[in-house]
Amino acid sequence: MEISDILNRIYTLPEASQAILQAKITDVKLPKGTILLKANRVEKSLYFIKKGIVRAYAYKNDHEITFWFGREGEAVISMNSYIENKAGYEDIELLEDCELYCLKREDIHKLFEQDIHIANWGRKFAEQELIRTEGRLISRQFSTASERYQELLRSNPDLLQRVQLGHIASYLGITQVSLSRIRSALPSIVDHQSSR
Amino acid sequence: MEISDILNRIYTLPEASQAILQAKITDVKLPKGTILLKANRVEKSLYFIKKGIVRAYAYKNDHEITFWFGREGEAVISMNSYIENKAGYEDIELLEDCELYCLKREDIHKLFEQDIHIANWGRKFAEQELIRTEGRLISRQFSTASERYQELLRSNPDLLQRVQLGHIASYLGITQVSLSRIRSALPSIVDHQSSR
DNA sequence: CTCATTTTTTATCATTTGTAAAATTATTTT
DNA sequence: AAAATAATTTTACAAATGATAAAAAATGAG
Repeated sequence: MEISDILNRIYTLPEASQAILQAKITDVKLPKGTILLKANRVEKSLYFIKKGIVRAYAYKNDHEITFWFGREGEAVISMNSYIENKAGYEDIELLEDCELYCLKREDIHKLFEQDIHIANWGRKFAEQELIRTEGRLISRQFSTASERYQELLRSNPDLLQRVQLGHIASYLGITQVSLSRIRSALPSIVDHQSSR
Repeated sequence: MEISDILNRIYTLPEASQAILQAKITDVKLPKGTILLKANRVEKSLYFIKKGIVRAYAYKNDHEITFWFGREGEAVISMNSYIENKAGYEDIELLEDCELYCLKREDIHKLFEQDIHIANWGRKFAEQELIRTEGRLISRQFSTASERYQELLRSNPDLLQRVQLGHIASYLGITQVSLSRIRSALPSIVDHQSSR
């Protein structure tokens, strides 16, 4: 997935602004298992995923809880770092070998002050993250774990082939044992028995 | 709470931009019980709360689920309407007689294209809503209902005097019976037995 | 392929949460 | 103040989820 597609999907920039923004972006390849962003650290960069899948997690009494998956086209950021320039609470781990686009927080923030189109790009970027985050919150409040599991499969059919069930269970807010029960109770029409 | 305070708390605007933005804002007083925003409707306006408290809710199998409380200084918006110009899924009800500041979506969006400071104000506005929404999601995933109840009381000590427990239980994602059990299990040091 | 390791499932029991109905308390109306 | 209504708590029972341990299955290294 090309960086121009990722940027323009958020908000279509005039050529000139697009060039200015893209000039600040560099390519990075990193292997599976890398901790891209670390908790309790002010992160200086944000990333967009060209290829690969990642997860954000934090700790609750010694065990990890995954609260976000990011994949091709999505932004990898510590909200606290990006928005408030403060230390974040999450680790972000690459679950596959990844190709990423890197952008420094400082650079993008300077551009926000200089270019109204980029400022509006930044606005739409935050707004879209907001819509998604609210959607996740609502889903969690209105749907059962089983419903959310099915919805997750529907919207990300390849997730099961790419991510361990333990991480998915944690993301859904249940134990792995509980997810296993949910899966066995589901009609086998749902594709969740596939190769793994 | 004055509109200039509310706007500047989000992002400090230069005098000129502030005047342009405030010129688009009108005052509204509406009584308790008013449904300010309605589900399945593209809302044309957003509001800021000068005085009063409101809740957002939607339906799940015939019963209401409250998923947000808004109070003095906060913005009342349908995210779907404001961001995507689409119908929202929530009703927003005034839980007290309210004084509000009203701003038309169309007006603010025109200003986003014309004034870089207002565009950055819009960016910060979305970013702050995003930080808060992510915080609520994380809280829901990492903390028990009891912990979240105590945190809610701590950060909003007057909530119990202003909002019914049934709405709070629904907001916490539990039944009113379950909240009642939580309350009775809590040390009475916590101020939740007060006048009601 | 075989062995070692990791991941997933199954089983059991304890705990929590939900549902429904009744009892209590608070608020509003007359 | 009394009655009516609304809100909250309590109780009893059912259903769902968690914790733990162990078995089964899948994956990866040599």
